[in-house]
Amino acid sequence: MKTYRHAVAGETVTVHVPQDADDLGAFLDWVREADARGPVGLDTETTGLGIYGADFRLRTVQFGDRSTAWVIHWERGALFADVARRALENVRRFVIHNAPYDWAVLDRCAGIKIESLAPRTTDTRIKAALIDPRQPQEGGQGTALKPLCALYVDPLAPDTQADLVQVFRAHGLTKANGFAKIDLDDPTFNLYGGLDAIFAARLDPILTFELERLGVRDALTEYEHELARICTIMQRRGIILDAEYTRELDVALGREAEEFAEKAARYGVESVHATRQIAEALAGMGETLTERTASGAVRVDKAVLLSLADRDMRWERIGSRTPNALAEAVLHAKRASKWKSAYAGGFLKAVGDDGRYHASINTLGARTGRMGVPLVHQLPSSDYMVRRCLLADEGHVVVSTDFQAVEMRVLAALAKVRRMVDGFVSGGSGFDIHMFTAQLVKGPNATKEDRKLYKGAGFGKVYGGGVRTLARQTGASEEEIRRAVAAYDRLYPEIRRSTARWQREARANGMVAVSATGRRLPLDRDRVYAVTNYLCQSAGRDLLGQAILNVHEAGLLDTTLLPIHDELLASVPAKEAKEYARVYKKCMTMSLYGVPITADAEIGGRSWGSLYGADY
DNA sequence: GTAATCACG
DNA sequence: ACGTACGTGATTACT
Repeated sequence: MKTYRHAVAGETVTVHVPQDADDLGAFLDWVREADARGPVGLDTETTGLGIYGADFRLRTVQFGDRSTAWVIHWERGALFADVARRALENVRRFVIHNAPYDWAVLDRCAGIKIESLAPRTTDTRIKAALIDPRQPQEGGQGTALKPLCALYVDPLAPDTQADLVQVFRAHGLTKANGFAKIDLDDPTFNLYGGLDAIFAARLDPILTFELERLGVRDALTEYEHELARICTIMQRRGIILDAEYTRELDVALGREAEEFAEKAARYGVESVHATRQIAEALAGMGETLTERTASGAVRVDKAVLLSLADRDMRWERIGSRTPNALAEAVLHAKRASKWKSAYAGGFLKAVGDDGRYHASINTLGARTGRMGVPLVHQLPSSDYMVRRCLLADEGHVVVSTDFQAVEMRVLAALAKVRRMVDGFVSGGSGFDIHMFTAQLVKGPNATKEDRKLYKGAGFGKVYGGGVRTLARQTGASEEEIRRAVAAYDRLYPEIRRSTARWQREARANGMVAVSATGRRLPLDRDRVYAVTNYLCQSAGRDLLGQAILNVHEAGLLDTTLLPIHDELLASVPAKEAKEYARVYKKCMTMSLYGVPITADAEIGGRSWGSLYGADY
C-alpha cells in the first residue's frame, strides 16, 4: 500500500493507493463500512475530456469519506477494475462534484450505467449553483471544486487541477496531454485524486446545511438532479454527424474565408479579425465611422460593416449607397472563418468514435438556471448549411417542438397582467400576443409593421431597454418608440408595478430574487431592473425542465436529442412522426398560474437543416 | 488576461 | 433622481 497524508481544515487526512490484492481487500473492508459513515465521495481521473473519443480511457477511480480516500488504479488491470466496479455497484450513496461528467465516464468505461449510478448520487456542483449561481467574474464564487472548498472547507485547499498542470510541466507534459501521460504512480497525481473525493464528501453536508439555512426546497434540488440525469442520458445518445457533408463544408468554408481574406488584403488589411486595421483602411477609403465601443475604440462590427456594404440585417441589398468592397470582403471572410472553425471544425474535432456528436448539456449554465449546450446553442439559424451537419437516426426524421412566445406568457402569469392573461386565455392556439397588443393600441386595422413595433418595443422594454436601444433594435424612430412604450405602460400597467415590487422584495432579501420554483437569483446592485428578465427567463427554463420530465415520463426520452431554451429537438421514426410530434406537443403544453403555455411541433426531414430550408 | 466580435434564444 | 435589454460560449487580437 502506498499512503499519502495531507492536512485538510487542520486535520490530517489519508490517501491510500492499493498496490496488490491484500491492499484491495483492505479497501473492500472500508467500502463495507462506508455507507454507515455517510455518502461516499467519488471522482475519476481519465485521459482527457473527450469521453466519446476513440482513445479515451479511465485511469483511476477515487473513493473517500471526510478523512480517508482510496485511489483505485483502474488501468492497472482486471483485478483492480473489478474491485472498483464492486464498490461502484454496492455503495448506497455517492457524492460527486459535477456528476454528469463522471456518470458519463463510468457508463462508457466501467459498465456502470447512468441509470444505476445517478439515482444514488448527490452532486455538489448542483447544490452550489442553487446556493449562488454566479460565476467568479460576476461576484459569486463560481461552482468549481477549488473555490468552493476554499470557501466552505479550508481556505488553504490546494488547487488540485492547477497544481497538477505544474507537475505535468515538470515531466515535460502539457495541460492537454498530462492527464493521459502522467505516471500512474506519480505522488501528486494520486494525492490530489484522493483529496478531490475527500473534498466532495466534506463539501456535501456543508452545502446541504447552507441550502436549508437559505430555505431552498429539497424538491428543487431533487428536480435538478433528475434533470441532470436525464440530460446526461441524452448526451450519451448523441446525434449522428454527417461526416462527409461536414468535411466538405469545412473545406468549402476554408476556401471562401481565404478568398475573401485575399480581397481584404488588397486594401491593406492583413487579418480580417484585426479591427483596428479594418477601421484604418476604411477611413483611408473615405468612410466616416462614428460608432464607438465601450472602451472608445472605433466600432467595426457586423452591423457597421453591413451598413457600409449596403445590406440589411438579413444581408439583403438596401440600395441606399454604393457597397464598400472592403466591408463586403471582411463580412464574408469573417462569417466563413467563424462557421468553419467554430461549427464545422468543432463537430469534426469532437465527434465520437461512434460517428455521433455527444453535446454536453450543462443543466445549470446561466445564473438564471438556463441550460448551456456549447456550440449547439449558437448554431446559425439564418441558414441551413451548418445544421445540415446533424442527422436524425437511420429511418428517422427530426421533430422540433417549441413553446409559443413563452417569455411573454410567463410575464403575463408572474406579473398578473390582466389584459395579457385574458388574451392568452381566450386566444386559443394561434394567438399572437404582439398583434393583440398592436390592435389594442391601433384598433382592428393594425398592420404587420405595427405588430413589429410593439413586439420589439414591448419585449425590449420589459427587460429594461431604453428608448435608444429599442430604436436601434427595431429600426423605428425614437419618437415612435416613446409613443409605443407609453402605450404599452397604459395597456399593461401591472408590468411596471410588478417590476417595482420584485425589486423591493429582492433588496429586502439581500439582493436575491426567488423564482416560482424557489430558485435563488442574485441581482447586481447596479442592475436591479434586470429582476424582471431573470424571473421570466428562469421560469421559462423551469417550464422546459418540466417538459423534459414530461417527455421522460411519456417514455420518449430515447428520441430526445437536445434542449434549446424553449425548444426540444427529437429524432423520431419517420413513419410515426405525426404521432410522436403530437406527444411532444402534449408534453410541452401546460399552464402557469392559469396562463396556457402552448407549443408547436414541426416535422422535418433527415437533417436538422431541413427545418431551416435544406432539402434533406 | 481583457476587449471585441459573432453565433443563439 | 435617473436610466440601464437579458442570458450564454468560442475565437482572435493585443498588451
